[in-house]
Amino acid sequence: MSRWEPNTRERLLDAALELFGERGYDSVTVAEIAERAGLTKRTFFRHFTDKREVLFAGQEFLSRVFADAIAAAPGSASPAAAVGRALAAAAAAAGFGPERQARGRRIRAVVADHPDLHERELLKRATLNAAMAGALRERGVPDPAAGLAAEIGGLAFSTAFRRWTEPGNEREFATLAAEALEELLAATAALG
Amino acid sequence: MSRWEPNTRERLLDAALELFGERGYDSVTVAEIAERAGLTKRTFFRHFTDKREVLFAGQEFLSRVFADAIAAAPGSASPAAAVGRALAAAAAAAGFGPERQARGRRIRAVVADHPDLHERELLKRATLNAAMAGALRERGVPDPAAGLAAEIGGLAFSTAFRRWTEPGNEREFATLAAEALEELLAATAALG
DNA sequence: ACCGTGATGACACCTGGTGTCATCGCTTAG
DNA sequence: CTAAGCGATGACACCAGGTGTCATCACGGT
Repeated sequence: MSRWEPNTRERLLDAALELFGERGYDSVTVAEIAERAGLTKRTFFRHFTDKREVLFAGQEFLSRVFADAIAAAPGSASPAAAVGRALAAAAAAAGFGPERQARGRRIRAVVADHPDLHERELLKRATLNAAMAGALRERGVPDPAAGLAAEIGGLAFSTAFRRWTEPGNEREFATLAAEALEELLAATAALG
Repeated sequence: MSRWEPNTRERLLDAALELFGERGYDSVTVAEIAERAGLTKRTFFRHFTDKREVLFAGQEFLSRVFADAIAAAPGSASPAAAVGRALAAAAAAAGFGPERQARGRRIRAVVADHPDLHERELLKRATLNAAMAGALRERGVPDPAAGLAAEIGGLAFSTAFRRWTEPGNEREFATLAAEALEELLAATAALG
């Protein structure tokens, strides 16, 4: 496949996580990350458009999973049910294994106290929401409801992800996601 | 008050809007913006932490208005009602006059086709949502509901703002905000 | 007339990010 | 077996966003 060391992006991510953990996000230079991965600053930017992006790569994949699952839901399913399907599909598809969990924790720790990264995280969530909303409209859900259902789905996903990466958590991501969605739907009744 | 030309921030914003309109966001240098306002690049960054921030200044004020209005709502008011109060208060306080409307249009036009600015807009909305959610929790709204109500309020606000700045709109912001919130609350019923 | 203060200017500096060309190793055609 | 082609990388120069630091300058108060 390639004559250089394989898994370039992953190596860059690991190098970045190490350095961020040691010295904090903005004390670390892109050149240093690349160097630790045995590469060059220029090459880093060939794989990630941004310094931030190294921590958020692969989210486009999730968007596709969500959208596909919503599109594949039976026509009779309510918006909430379709969103539930999407969450389940995401839990199944995007390997939420233990090693992903460890990485998730480290990423969250870095993102937590850094406004720039928090901002990027919001963008990723918005992208995901937009994908869900689009898929919902595609199946005939009218407009305020489609956006709202997508927003609730995004909220459920990030809540579940937060709980899943919380220290001491033992539960499965799929369970947490279903539970979070359930809670949110129940809360809609208490708004009026 | 000051011995230099007054309204520094506003002058910088106007200069920025002119230049962005002429040549697009990233073809314009901060130094150029400052120069057109009769200032220096260094001074620009004393007033705005960011190049983006010049287009989003004053949002912290809105957050305070929202939070205060929610806190001041009668104890008997439901979360949705409290959010409605906040929207009304915002419409009343943050002068949504015609000149703000013109500026809003120009800002939206620049933000529209710029990912960076869209990202910043998301951060501002998230900040506003967080302020609302905090104020709601303060008055005893439990946690999934507080976040959800805040999210709906934010959605209503941005929807109303979008419609308000749409070309040809004649309606008041307060009306649009109340209407958007109403639509969203009605949509919650159609999710299940 | 003097001094303190706050906003600004001047200037050097770092780093994120990009354009461009050379390099180098593998693959494939001849 | 050799040469051409290609894909990922390195090397290097360059720009612009953003910051630290010190000088300046006008005003208010003493």
